[in-house]
Amino acid sequence: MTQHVTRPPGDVTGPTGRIRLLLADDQALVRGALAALLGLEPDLTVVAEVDRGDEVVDAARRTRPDVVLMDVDMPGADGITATAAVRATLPSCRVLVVTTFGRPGYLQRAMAAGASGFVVKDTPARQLADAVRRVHSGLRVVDPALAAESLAVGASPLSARETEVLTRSRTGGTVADIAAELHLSEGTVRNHLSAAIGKTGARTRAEAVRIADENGWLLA
Amino acid sequence: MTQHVTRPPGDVTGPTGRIRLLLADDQALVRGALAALLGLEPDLTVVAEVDRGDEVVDAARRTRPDVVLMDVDMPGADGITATAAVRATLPSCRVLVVTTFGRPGYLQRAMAAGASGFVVKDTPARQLADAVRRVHSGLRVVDPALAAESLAVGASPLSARETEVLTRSRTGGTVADIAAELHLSEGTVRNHLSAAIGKTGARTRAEAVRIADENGWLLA
DNA sequence: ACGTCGCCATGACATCCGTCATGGCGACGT
DNA sequence: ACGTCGCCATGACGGATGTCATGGCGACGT
Repeated sequence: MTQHVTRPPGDVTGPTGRIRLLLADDQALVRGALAALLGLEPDLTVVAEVDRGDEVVDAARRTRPDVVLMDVDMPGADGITATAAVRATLPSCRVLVVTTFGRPGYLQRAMAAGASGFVVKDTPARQLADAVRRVHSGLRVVDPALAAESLAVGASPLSARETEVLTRSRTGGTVADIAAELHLSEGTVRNHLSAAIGKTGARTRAEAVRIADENGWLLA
Repeated sequence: MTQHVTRPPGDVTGPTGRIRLLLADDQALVRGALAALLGLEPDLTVVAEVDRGDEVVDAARRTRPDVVLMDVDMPGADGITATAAVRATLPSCRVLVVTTFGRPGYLQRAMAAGASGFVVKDTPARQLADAVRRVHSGLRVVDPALAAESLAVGASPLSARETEVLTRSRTGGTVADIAAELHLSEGTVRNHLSAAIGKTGARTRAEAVRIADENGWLLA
């Protein structure tokens, strides 16, 4: 009896009016849980799920979703590049990035890649469906606090080489290791590291790595 | 049967037969999503949710759950210590740890703290309800692959001081910083770090931090 | 054409770091 | 009582690291 949900008029049988969703997240449990959560909404329907970044475009081409819920940390390809790929091949498909870490650099790069929204997994569950609806209707959805922090931090001050060198040093390798990987002189590597340390305001290489990582300035 | 549960065999109305759940996870979105997922099961009911480790015991004392779904990474207190606290105050309450990272040390410490199960968020969503039921019935639920890796890696070879020093160096501070924080001599800190580097098989301090972190040997 | 900037490189210097030997202290198990 | 082990400390040594000055190269905008 109560199953008769009040739905926009004109839609009696088919899923015509439903917003079609694609979930991209590498953790099967949260993916399934999000599907269950969003499946409770009468105007939403999950049409596909993937666990790798490089499978998003294929799945989207097959199932034609209206909105993609995109995680950032995924194998195959990170959510930022996957977002760019989706926007390039399916311009009518919106992307809502849902990520664990509210790194300012993630937000900046996601919006630059064409995402329509950016929410962190700290947000209340009931707001997610509304965020999906707003994104689908053409609006942009951005966490206000994160947007402010993103503006305050600004873009990455690191050059391409500096970020690359700093990213490699994340695994704990020595200068000689990095120089060998990048086919550079050891002195050059030390110079780039010194510049990165100065720009980040750090006093150690490890500290520079941490700061850059927290700001989302490092690559995958 | 050893179970002295005095429950009416054919109850149809009240929630008497339902397994009462408490969700502990700092990410509101996945918490709500898990609640939606588990709420679909007719024999499960979520009676409380918390987002901090130091609120689990209070909530459990009020709502008397049968099973606690416990995340590891939480503010206030990590899931391991929260598990120990729950087991100490409410022995009849089982704990199922649900974590993002399948670190061997996490599994070992969780089981030592009295957890009845340990699953990673990579597992399929449909298996979660079964895991809850098994834990509730007194069985242990452990990811087989993770259990094997945990046995292969073994316990942490680091002493208490070594793990403490290594944990502090995670933020990228210098030897002088760590020595000041711990009221130690710089030489002593270097000795502990050297020992930690040797035991982990690393060749750098940063590498030792990474290895120990991946194995779950570091503190919160 | 010129200045600016990023990138690569070299060399030198002060400092920090990792290693080792050595010794003292207390806790623990046999 | 003795040996073992963890913990703290000191001192010394070689190597790694961070900083700086200097220079050359190509791309870019004015």
